[in-house]
Amino acid sequence: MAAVTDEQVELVRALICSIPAGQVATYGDIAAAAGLSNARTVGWILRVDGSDLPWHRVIRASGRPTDHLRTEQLERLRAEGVLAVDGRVDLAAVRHRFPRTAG
DNA sequence: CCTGTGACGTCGT
DNA sequence: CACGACGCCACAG
Repeated sequence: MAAVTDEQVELVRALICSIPAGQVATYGDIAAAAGLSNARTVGWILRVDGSDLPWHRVIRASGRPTDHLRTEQLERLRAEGVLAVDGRVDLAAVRHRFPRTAG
């Protein structure tokens, strides 16, 4: 019995795939949009099955990518037009808002 | 069952 | 803004 059903995982995956190029979303937003309570779960899904997802569009709430992916993240984002100042992204400008699935 | 770890977030200093 | 500490959920040993 998994606390997180496959639907949640699929939903998170779908949301991440729904992030348009040039924009990014935070773990918390994805988690909230998927109905999850903790952002860690989003990171968990990515680590388990995020190889097929545009994880580079998923960043922290601070606008900074993860340390081990810092280079990759910024590199990929830069290719999409998402410039990062001092390793930080302007969430106020590139933050993507998810459509409310539950009315 | 308990402990350790992690692609996170928020509060206090 | 940077650093430290706690809370949160899920998985592995």
